[in-house]
Amino acid sequence: MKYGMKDIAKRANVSLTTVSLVLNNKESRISTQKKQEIKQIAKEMNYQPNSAAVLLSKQISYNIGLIVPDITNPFFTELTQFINRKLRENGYFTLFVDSGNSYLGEKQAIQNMISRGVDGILLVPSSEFFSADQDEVEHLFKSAGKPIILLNASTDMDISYVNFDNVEGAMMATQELVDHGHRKIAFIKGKDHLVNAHERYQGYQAGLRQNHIPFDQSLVFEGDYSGESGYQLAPQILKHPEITAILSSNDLMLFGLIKWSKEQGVDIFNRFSMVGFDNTPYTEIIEVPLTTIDQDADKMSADAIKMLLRKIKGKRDVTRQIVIKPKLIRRKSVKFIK
Amino acid sequence: MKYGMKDIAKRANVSLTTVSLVLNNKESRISTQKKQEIKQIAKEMNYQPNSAAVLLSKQISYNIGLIVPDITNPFFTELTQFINRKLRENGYFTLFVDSGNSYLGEKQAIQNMISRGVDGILLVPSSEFFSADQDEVEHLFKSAGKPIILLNASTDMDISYVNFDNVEGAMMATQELVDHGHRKIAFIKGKDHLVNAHERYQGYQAGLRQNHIPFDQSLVFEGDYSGESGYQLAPQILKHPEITAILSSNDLMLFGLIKWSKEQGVDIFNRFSMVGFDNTPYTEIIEVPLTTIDQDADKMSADAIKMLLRKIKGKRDVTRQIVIKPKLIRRKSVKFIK
DNA sequence: GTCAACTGGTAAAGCGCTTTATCAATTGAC
DNA sequence: GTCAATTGATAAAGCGCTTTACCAGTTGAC
Repeated sequence: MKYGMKDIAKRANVSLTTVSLVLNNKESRISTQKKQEIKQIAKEMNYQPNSAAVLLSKQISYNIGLIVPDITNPFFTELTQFINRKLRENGYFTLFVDSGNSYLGEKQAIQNMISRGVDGILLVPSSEFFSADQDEVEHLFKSAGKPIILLNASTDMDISYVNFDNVEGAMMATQELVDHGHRKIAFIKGKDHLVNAHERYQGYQAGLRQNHIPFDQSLVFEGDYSGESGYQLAPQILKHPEITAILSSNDLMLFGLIKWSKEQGVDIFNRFSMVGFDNTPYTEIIEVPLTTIDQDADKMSADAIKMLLRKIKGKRDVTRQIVIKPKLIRRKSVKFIK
Repeated sequence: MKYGMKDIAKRANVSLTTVSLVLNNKESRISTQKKQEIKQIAKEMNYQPNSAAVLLSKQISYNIGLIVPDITNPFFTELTQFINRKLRENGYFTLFVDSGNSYLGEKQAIQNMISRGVDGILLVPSSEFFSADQDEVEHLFKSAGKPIILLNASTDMDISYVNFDNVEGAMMATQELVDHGHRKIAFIKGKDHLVNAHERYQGYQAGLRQNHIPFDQSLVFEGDYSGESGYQLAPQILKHPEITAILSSNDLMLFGLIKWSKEQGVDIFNRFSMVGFDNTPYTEIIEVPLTTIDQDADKMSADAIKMLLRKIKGKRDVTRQIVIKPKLIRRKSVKFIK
């Protein structure tokens, strides 16, 4: 049986108001005697407030929405777990949704969440997000009426975000490869409209340029950040005998490539030097541990949460951007060219 | 700006009731003319119903809670993604929470969700769940007032669940190892109160017994299903020269072991035959692809969802249990003993 | 012309809680 | 003894929507 305030009030012989006041620890002149009593009864009856009703009257839910393109990507998994925990520490509850890497999914999630009364939203946008009509997106955000922050992405729109310096990251990765004598460096890119993917691509090109290595279009391959796409790309890449190193826009696509190689019996680690992106946990357990670009997801998340909570608390911050420097994690997958 | 039904009613010069009736496609005698008009206006005003209000009056939320011990475990990640998608296909929205592998987390999540008006809950219990006071658990479930189904777990309590046949799975795994000549088979177990973990342990013992191999307590090591615990256990296991094969209660702990070995430069794949549990995606990309027990998470989830939705729809099903047969996936990590 | 049946629509109560304005009883200052 | 201030508690309105009961006007059968 589910009890409400009314039941408690009846049992304690007081009014509904009194119960509400007491259970919410409101400033009031209820005698401590009654306070004790009411709290006691509430506990006994295992009272749980009906959030819908609370939300309806308070207009505050202590709920935050989190939208992620693909929970299966370990980078997002870690991020999700961290945010969940961090938010709980701050007294918030996380509504999580996997957008299925589609703008439609994101839009529905946002509308759903808003209509469920979240106080704010953390959005890790999919690649589709950036190819959506910009006016529509801005309208969606405005009409939400609650703060929405982009995570792991940048934008020209009037939206707050926290992101990594992807250009820098990709340049570092490229440099590392060049420093080991590689010149024919393949690049596995993500979809171009995903700003992060694009930036990494630019970083790769910049890295080449600063070493006076000519950019070669035939060495770049396009995936969609999924492991599956790396798997699909594998045969094409392997067809190029001149390639000695691979830089991938994320670890996951490299994993796909590795999976294909395992199946085909090709010794990919011997054939290529490789650098990934994201410093995903599994980089450490594969055959030769992967050199990768680390993006401190915890720091990014913490910053974003701080920013969001400030906005929720009504500090009328202007739109803000935070950009975090990535780190190169050297492991064993980059070798000097033979 | 956020508009409500009242605004629409005003604009359309009709009553609130009419708007509600129309927008919910209720059987009513509103002229098609007005229907059109109202829908049109609603669209223009970008109307989104306030779920809290709807929930409050309808008492149905089309929300399902999903609680998982550790989203970082790829087995749960896949499960979560699948459930999210499947539920959305059925018109439901998923409230997801990572319980942090603790009973407290689960309890809070359940209460939170109930108070948020979910229509039902899917719970993948942590190991702590089973060491909690049984009366309290039953009380928690009863007082929720909504159906809760256990996923990936069994119990004697009067609670519905869908689970795998863990004994069977562990027996198959053990048999596979024995068939390759192994007799000194280490077992990495999970916490005993986690029923699944216990069952796998029993399966291991049964597998040994049916091959007349004496059970040796010194060959069993206890972790907690996390990668980290496998990592911790590694040095102890490596100290046993007689061990030729390892059966782990899940893939993740094996990954931890592998990580440690990589760091220490020991060639673990050469030293041991290994079998995991869960058929996690990363089993395919590690140095030597892992033989493992596959548990069809999609099937389990689909069954659980079907069961839950039936209960929600008010079919007064009795408590039901579903047990799914696991499969052995042969890859390369089991070799004949030298 | 009358009355029943239908048509198109609305008023009002209720969902469970918060919050403000108000009330009755007591206290204390003079 | 009077009046203002204080104390302890409550009534009632409101949050945005659903739903039931009801109403006024029109038709049509006889």
